Amino acid sequence: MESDIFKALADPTRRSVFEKLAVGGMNASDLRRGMTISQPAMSQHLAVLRSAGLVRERRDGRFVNYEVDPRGLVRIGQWLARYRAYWPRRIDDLKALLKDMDQ
Amino acid sequence: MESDIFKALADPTRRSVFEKLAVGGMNASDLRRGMTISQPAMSQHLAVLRSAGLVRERRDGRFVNYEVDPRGLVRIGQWLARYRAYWPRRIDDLKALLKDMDQ
DNA sequence: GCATCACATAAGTCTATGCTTATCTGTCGG
DNA sequence: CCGACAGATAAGCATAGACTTATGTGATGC
Repeated sequence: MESDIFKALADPTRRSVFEKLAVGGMNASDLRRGMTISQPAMSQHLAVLRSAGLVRERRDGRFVNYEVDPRGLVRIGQWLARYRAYWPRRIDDLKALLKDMDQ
Repeated sequence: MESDIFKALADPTRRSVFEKLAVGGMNASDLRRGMTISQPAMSQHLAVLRSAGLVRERRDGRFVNYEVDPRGLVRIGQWLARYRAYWPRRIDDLKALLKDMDQ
């Protein structure tokens, strides 16, 4: 099931953590900088992202470096691909849809 | 934010409702066929999918016909596109990743 | 008009989840 | 060794979310 992935991304804090990691891998303490979030909370969020396959870790001494795991993104891509029949075929249709969306 | 979309898709019941609608638009009663789910529960799920922009409704007398709203899918596509840097560039890399994923 | 149908909404319950504080594990520098 | 640090885990709490039963709303057919 894709529940774990969508659940993981349903939380805004986790999405911004993921976004930070997309810029570049970093450890949990660095991730906390600029975010009002406790250390255990960050650790728990990272565990959720990891078990959803969105993020992976590389131990480095007493640090743990986190980075985006492409497999999570690919899983979303696969899910999305199942509904490509509903994707606007022509670029003009897509543009019209996007214009319609942001207002 | 994308919270509403990911929250909507985080529920397995809602994902299978969405999947049914992807095959073809239908009303709430038809959607219930084959699913062990009460009428109010279905109504509530459809409301969540609708306010996430994943589904739209067309009234038809006392029936309400639901169908996939492409705008929700496009929103996910836009979110995913932000991380295309992590998408495997070559088809062989993608294949290797997919093979790695399903075991 | 009125019973019925399709669906929405209200209100209550129970579980999941995100947070907290406290504590544990493991690594590093001196 | 040991104190400090990076991070994980435990336990408790408060809110969110998915369900239930009951009821409301509007369209339909007789």
